Amino acid sequence: MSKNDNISMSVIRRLPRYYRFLTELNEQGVDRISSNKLAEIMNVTASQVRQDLNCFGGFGQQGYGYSVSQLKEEIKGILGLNHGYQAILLGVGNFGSAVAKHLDFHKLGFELIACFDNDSKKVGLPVGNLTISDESELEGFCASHHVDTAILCIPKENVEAPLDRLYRLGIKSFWNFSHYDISTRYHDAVVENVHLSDNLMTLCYRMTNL
Amino acid sequence: MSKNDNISMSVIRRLPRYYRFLTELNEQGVDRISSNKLAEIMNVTASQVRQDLNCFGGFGQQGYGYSVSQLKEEIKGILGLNHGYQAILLGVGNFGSAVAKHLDFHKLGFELIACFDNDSKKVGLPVGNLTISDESELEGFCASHHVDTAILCIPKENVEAPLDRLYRLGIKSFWNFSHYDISTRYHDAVVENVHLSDNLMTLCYRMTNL
DNA sequence: TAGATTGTTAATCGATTAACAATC
DNA sequence: TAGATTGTTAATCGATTAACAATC
Repeated sequence: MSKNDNISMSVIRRLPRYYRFLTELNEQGVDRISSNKLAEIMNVTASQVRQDLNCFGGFGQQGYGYSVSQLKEEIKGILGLNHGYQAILLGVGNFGSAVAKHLDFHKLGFELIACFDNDSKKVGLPVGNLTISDESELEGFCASHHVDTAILCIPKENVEAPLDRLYRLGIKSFWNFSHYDISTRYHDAVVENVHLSDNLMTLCYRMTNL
Repeated sequence: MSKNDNISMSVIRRLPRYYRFLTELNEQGVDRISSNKLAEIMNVTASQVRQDLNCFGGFGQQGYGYSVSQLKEEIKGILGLNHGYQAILLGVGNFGSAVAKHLDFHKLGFELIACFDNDSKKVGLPVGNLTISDESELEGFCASHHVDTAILCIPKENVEAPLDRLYRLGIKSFWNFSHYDISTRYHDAVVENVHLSDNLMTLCYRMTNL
């Protein structure tokens, strides 16, 4: 991670895609690839591939191209996927439980270590191989466990109170499925938002204005 | 929708957010707002607000600002949220069922009219107020129902076959939760991708490279 | 009318693409 | 060495911001 200062978000958001394609090529047994060929597969320009990769270092070799497995590992390191950041999830509704059960956190740089809900009927029930805890136990849990990230799967209206508690507990990294605007409240928080309904409205726009 | 030719995707992807904020302001009983105030609330520049809105028409009034309710309705129309596009969902796993149950399709311009799965153990079970159909009934269903959009909640490996069938049935609009690259296969398809794992990896990057 | 605020043009900034010299 | 392909600089393109004249 030599020269990774002020990399633009445009580049950062492309990294996971590079990682996916390289992982696949690697599994297919491809061991070298040129920026041209990779660009073709990914439907982008070769220029962009080379520019993007060069933000992080000279991983290629002139006249040869890039080693697939090496490049894949480099990007894995750049993304920080071996960190195993400790995550907790709040709000075990439809989406919360789908996120908890479906995603392979380990491959994505995280470990899901607890799920919380404020509905006493849900407390004690299983989600995947975890058991739902009561939201009131948040402080106790964080006293005995290191928590890096909170995944918020609760509706906008109910976010503020638990968010404030999480922030006070020192948690400043959020994967946010709600429409609550975390960054506006806490400027130093790292937030990735998943706005499914915005995405679906965009599809609606594009269908309507073809 | 007067001058909506080649609006950039940057602008389009901001529309749902304007719509959300305006809906909220409207519910709060605010009836007029200036680009300055709206920009402040939304944490963007007033210039951007005015530029964005003016892609679609002059909705404001000099010296006064914008009528909240009118602007909200304009954007609703621009997004096409009253169309009620007929959607079907394929793959009723963790995510598929969360999407089917959790989202308020009606408010987002769609109606979810059927869910399909290829797992015979799931066929016949309820999801929300629908019943899971067998994927083999796709053609029959589409013969008797108009379908605008398919929501794909199936893993990458299993997408291609049903995608080809859907395309042959005339469906060219997709909300894609898989990593399968639909646009590369069908250039005329309208596709919105939800790549949760890419999003989580981006969070990982940002935590790692603070 | 005077004040406010838009609509729109012009200036800036950033991101993408093209080109090519460096080099394996 | 000759051919290929990178790393990197320069050119282009697009998006954002600033400025201000138009106008309610």
